[in-house]
Amino acid sequence: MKKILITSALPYINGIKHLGNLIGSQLPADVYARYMRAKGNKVLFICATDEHGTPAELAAIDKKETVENFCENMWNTQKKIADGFFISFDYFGRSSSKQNHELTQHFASKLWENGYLEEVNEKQFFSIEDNRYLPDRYITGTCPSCGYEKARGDQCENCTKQLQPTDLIDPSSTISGSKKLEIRQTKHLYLKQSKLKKKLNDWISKKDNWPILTKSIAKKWLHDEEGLKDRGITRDLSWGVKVANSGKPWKGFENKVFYVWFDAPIAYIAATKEWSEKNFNKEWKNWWITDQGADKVYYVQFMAKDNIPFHTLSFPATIFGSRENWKLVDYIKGFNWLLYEGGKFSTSEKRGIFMDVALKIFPADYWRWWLLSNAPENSDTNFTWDSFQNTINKDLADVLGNFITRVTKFSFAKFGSKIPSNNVYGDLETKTINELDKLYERYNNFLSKIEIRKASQELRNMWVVGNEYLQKAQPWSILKKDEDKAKIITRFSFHLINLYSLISEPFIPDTCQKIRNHFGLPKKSEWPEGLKNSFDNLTNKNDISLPDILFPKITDSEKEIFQDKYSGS
RNA sequence: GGGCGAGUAGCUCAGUUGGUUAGAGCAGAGCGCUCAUAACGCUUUGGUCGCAGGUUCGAGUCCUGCCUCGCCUACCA
Repeated sequence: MKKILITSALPYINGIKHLGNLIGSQLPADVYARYMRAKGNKVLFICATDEHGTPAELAAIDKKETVENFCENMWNTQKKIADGFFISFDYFGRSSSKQNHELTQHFASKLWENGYLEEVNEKQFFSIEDNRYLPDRYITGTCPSCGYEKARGDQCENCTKQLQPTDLIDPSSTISGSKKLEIRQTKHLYLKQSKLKKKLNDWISKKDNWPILTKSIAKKWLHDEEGLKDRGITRDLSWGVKVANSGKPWKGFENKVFYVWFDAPIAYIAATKEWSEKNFNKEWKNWWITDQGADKVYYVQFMAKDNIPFHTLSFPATIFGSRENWKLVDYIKGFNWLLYEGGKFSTSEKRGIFMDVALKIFPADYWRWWLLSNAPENSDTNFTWDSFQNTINKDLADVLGNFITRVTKFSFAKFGSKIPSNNVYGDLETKTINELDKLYERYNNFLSKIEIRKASQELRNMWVVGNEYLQKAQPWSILKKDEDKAKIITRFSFHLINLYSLISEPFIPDTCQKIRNHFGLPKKSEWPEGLKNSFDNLTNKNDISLPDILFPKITDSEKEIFQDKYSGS
């Protein structure tokens, strides 16, 4: 038994996330967590909302709520939606928790003590009408390079040129449109990542097995141009973790908070602490402090590619700089983007499928299956309604669902509501198990390496074996001359269904549970150690009820309606 | 501009350290079955492996150049 710590990137609080966010971290993390748990490992799966920063404040203003209330409500919403997708978090915390405030301040104090922070004076735009400092991207103006009138302060979207906000001609606040902007002098704390460059490089260089995507992004940032840059970790905002040193306000930083990117990763630790305190245990240290047991923990992070620099560099720099025994990540699984019908998901243009809508129109397992079997592991992946309809109807409805229906209806009609007890299996059953065992080994191998797409293919191949078996065994014609043999075939088919309901659980947990309920199978699911010895683990008491169709097909007209409805404004 | 990745069947992709006739799923065609959500099974048609050179007994795989596409480039999280 191993101890496995799993975190999925913190979803930002400013709204409901879309399918791309889901497949970029929470969903694959959930597959891994479920698999590792089923294998008998001790798993701790942690996530939290990322609540600080300008977008959160603006979203609250937009909803005419206080930012505290807004975050509270949105945390509830996001939690509920994650539950709706059967994401099996052990704890879903908040980056605004008391624990995170304390830990963030703790880390900052240590970094200061060890000389990894410095105070830097800089100039920043302040909007008088908005009464706030504006991040670069919240300033709009004319691009000095191409003349595009809606260039942002960080970059011109039209000509892709990198900009400073002061480069813009006729700048205005993106928030209010106000042109009453002034440049003010302000002071910020910088994390001196550059001093830790060698340490980070040595650490990353040893991670031979990390995905190319993860390593190449980290290396790029380390070695690009002048190398790893220092990074401002405070902001002129009110909502966030107050800048403090050893519990006392930091002189000159009374009206500032830490930058979300500083406090968000620390929230992995803080959320574990929340979990610990809610459960009245002190276990969080066993997961996070290496000389208190965490050295035996295998820690895996899941995230989309935008998050990779912060998890490979900034957060490890924070940990290294603290000179304390915090657990570092062992493996980072990064994902590319999910596209929607060839373009980007867009919150503002209402383009694409958002998690709440998704749950309203199709069951969670439909989405889980499509997203996981098409996970953007090697490149950006395109969601299309055609593909979704085709994949669900074929894989879930035809291959798996229909297999279950044909076995169940046959058995129910011929032998009543009990699974036949005859279990003297012959050559065909042996061959079938051997065939499945080969696929199963591959399946397990892919799951342990977190190769989600490939794992899903092997799982599907195992479903196909069920149909192949039935076709060869033909219980419907055997029944006419040898009822006993027909019962054996039927029982073996139920055995396969039982098997499927165990091993498919990481991908389609809801359906697996439904299957087990209908066929009187025990709730507790154990991951078979190999299939050759598990010919039959059904009891003679299994009472079946006829399930409704497990996977109703997606019709052409449904597809067309949704295609049209979510194509954007 | 720089960096990374990709280009393989109509579509989506797999191809381990270079090794016989390049694979899967979907889509197409034919046959079979009738338990089943007109579902399933079997067979089968599709490929100058982006282009041009090179190394090698042998290249989808290695090297060079080129073309096309995607992503990243630090204040969006």
